[in-house]
Amino acid sequence: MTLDAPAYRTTPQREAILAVVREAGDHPSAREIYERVQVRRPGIGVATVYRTLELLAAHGRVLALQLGDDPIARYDGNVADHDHVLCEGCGAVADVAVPLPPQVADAVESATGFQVRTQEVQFLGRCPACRT
Amino acid sequence: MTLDAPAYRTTPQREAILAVVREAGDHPSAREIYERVQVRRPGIGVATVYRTLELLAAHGRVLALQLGDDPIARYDGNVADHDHVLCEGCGAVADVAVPLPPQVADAVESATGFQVRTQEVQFLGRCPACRT
DNA sequence: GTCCCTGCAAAAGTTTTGCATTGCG
DNA sequence: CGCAATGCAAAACTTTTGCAGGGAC
Repeated sequence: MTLDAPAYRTTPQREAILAVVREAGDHPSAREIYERVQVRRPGIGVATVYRTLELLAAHGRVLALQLGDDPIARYDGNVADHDHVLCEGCGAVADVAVPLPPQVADAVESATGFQVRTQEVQFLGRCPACRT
Repeated sequence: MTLDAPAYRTTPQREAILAVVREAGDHPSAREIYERVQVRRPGIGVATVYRTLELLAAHGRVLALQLGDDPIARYDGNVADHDHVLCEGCGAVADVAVPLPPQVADAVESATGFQVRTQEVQFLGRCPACRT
């Protein structure tokens, strides 16, 4: 049993969408992904993009994110464990790895009774260009 | 000069909305706040609720939150510095304080060049009732 | 009287859903 | 061939905006 075999049907649309997310340097929204994928496969529908992103996220091929106060979902092709830094000036987003010590999750568990599976940190500040 | 004087006009609608958010034990959405505030002040409009929540959040009277993958904004009357634990089973949310050591922000700054102003941690797991 | 606030309604934007057709496996 | 996936369009929601009326100061 291979670990990386997709448990879903592979189609040209899905491959194109996954490629777009993986090649994106920023953290594109569904609409941005929809627009970019038109270059590869003109005619692809918005619904397909949304359904595929949900599928890929459920299978851990991409990360679905809500960044800051922005209500729009964003997607990240980097599925390694990492966190995000947001610029309050221009909206830029950078990936950053912040390995919290396991004691932090332990403290949360004993304080709340929740069993913690994972965590994500979001930092808010100003990017180099916006520090004036 | 008092520090806690509101820099905006106090109206019955705004007082009612702030009271609803403060008394809420959960983390209600704008629609839920709209529904709950009808009990106090029937006839209040949705737009007023949205505008007031934005105002209160801008003045630090309430916290605006995006929790997990949920695109809907939620509001928290607890404005003390704290984080959140989300139940992946039932959607329950609990407040929890996780004071990260300042070295963490320093590490992010040197890794990304961003100047970090604040941060929020979200933990994902299962609440006591959903641990089966 | 002036200006801000409110409520209503419409608009804007994101995401979901229904359905006939297509095409992967 | 069977059935899941697609594309289109409409629907469902959340949130924002325009505007006339009303109230606070």
